[in-house]
Amino acid sequence: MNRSLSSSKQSQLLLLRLLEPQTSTVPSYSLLRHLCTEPNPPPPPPPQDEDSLITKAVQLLQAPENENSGSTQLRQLLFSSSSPSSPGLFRQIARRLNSSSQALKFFDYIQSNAPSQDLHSLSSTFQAIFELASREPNSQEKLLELYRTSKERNVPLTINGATLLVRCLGRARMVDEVLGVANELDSSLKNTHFCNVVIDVLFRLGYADYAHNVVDEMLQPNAECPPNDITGDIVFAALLRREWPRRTFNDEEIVGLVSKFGECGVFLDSPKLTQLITKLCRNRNTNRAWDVLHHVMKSGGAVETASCNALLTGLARDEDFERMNKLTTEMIQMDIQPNVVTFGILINRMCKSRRVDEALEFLEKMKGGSEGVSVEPDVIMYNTLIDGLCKVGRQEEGLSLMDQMRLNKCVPNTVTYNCLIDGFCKAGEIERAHELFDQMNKERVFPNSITLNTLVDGMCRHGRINSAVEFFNDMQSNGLKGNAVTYTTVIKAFCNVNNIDKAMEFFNQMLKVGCTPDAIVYYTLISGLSLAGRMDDASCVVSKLKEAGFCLDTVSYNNLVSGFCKKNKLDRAYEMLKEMEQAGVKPDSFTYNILISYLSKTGNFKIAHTVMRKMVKEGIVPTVVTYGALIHAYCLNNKIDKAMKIFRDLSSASEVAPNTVIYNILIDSLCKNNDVELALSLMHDMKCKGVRPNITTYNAMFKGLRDKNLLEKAFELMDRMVEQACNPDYITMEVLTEWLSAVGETGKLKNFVEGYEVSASSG
DNA sequence: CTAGGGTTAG
Repeated sequence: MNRSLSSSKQSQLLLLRLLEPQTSTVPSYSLLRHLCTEPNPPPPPPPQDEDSLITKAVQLLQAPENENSGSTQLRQLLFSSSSPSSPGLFRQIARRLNSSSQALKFFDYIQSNAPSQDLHSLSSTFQAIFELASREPNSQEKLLELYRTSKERNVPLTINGATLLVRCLGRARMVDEVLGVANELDSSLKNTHFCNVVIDVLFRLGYADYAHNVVDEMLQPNAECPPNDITGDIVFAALLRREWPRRTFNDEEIVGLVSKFGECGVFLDSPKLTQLITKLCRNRNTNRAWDVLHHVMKSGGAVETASCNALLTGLARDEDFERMNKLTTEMIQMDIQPNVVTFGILINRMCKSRRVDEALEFLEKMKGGSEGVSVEPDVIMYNTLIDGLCKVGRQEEGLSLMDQMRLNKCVPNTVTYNCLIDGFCKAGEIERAHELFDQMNKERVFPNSITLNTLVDGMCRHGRINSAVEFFNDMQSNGLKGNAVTYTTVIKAFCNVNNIDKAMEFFNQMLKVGCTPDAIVYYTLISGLSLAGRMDDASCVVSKLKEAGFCLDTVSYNNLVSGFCKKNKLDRAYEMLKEMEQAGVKPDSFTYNILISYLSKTGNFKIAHTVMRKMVKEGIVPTVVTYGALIHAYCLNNKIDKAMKIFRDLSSASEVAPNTVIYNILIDSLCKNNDVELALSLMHDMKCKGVRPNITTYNAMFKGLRDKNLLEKAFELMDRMVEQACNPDYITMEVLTEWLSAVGETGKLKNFVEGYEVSASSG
């Protein structure tokens, strides 16, 4: 008997512990574990004689027919003056009852029978009812119902009851009720734990503003519920979440909160600090990131390497070498060990700034431990350096570095090969690139789409479109699929050689194999088709682009406007302009220059000038290209005086300086109109103004001089060409060969050509 | 750490 009693008592105690609301974990609220670290204080254990009273009362209440025989006993037990009474007595009885409904009956019994209506006692009894209900099936509905009941009966909530309700209401997504509980709860009862739960629930429901209000209150000086570490955890975890359904927090708000929390002695933990710095740097707020990190450093918060690395990444992107150095020095001073990532960031920055030799030196120092810490370079670091070497045309050294990395037990991976393949492709050494490709396959380092695109692009850029296509097909049958970039590269290459049919064929192929085109694929085709004058096809692609849900951008509209102009379809061009306006795509200087060029070339100088005024009104300043278009058009329309007037006006005004193209237009035009003298004076003008002639300038001059047979002047220019290392093209050679042979000056021609051979071998 | 693609005008 004794034994069974004590064992039942043990199990009761165990049960009671399990039933404590703070220890019941709810799986959907992972933070609860955190929240439980500071629960509301548990009630003190009841005195021994009270315990038996509670047991007795529970027995009476649970007896099946207690109504008549038990009620007298019960009344005596609970309300006689000889009974011990403690404020938690009724709650403890209620807690041990079988169900919330039974407990509610008990509550009613007390409310109608107790001689004195002690509100606090009633509240705490109702808390027990909430606790029971929270562990029963359909707890949400029951709790909501009980909450309403408590309001009807004017029973104030206890702090634990309110906490329980807020969680439950949160799970039921009932924001108004959550706020109701928070407002209703007596403010003297509120504590930090309760506020944390409210904030957590509000954030989870997406009501960041409401949560923010609660946080603000907590951050007031002398607040009743000052924030603790858990508050910080909840708030910053929520603020740093990637996307917000209702609103996003801007960096300033977050940084403001960080410093306010800091004043209360609450700091972000290390991962969150790193996350915040990364976010700030990504938003180009490196200054603020710098301040945040240094603020934490100064206030004695913990700063780990990862946070410094995050800031270094931002500084590296800004090319802020000064602060990069400062930060690394600080790290060493503060005993924050740089790691392989830290050095990787530094080396990457040096390589990107084409300071590869410094980066290589740094690698050696790093290995030797003279940078404060000895760190073994990893594959990423070697790849960074190999890429750096390749990007400055030192791919052979990149290759040697790959050998060296092998010696250091670092295995090259796909990225290593991709960097080298790109290096050799850019250098035009396509064969070597292919060899590397074969080598990687042999080593079972598998190529990826970057490898494919690099090689395809390399071949296309070096005029080997057919090989590129063949390679692409081979890869596809080997299971390496092309992506939108691969197709863009090939389509572009075919457009460049004016093979529009092939370009379209690849576009159709990509649709067929299920590779979804992105906007750039469409833009590429529109550009290619417009340039080729295939405006019907271009319009067809535009429709497809729109069907796919993309929009045209300014560049594409410009291509189309230009295409329609070239086909003399001014109405279609204007249609495009109208569409641009409707779509809110702003015309830029290209748009206006295209129009001005077309209008003036077709003799519509008046309208061209109207467009130019509109351009200025829209805040786009006419450039040298705009004036070039007008000058060109006046020349084409045999109004060289007008063209020369614009040129002189330009020369006297300082904003727009004539460039080589302007001079070329005029020189070409003057030569063709038998005014070689004026053309020559323009050549002289160029020399004075420091505008370099190019092969087009010389070709125009040679033709003009040939027509007037001005040999001496031609020889002068030939010498200047050699001097300036301006290479002749086939036009130059054709004109000079014909002319100089006819006048018996082949020797001069020979010297001219040899001049280049000499300067080529010596340079 | 690697490619990334369409840039239109005289």
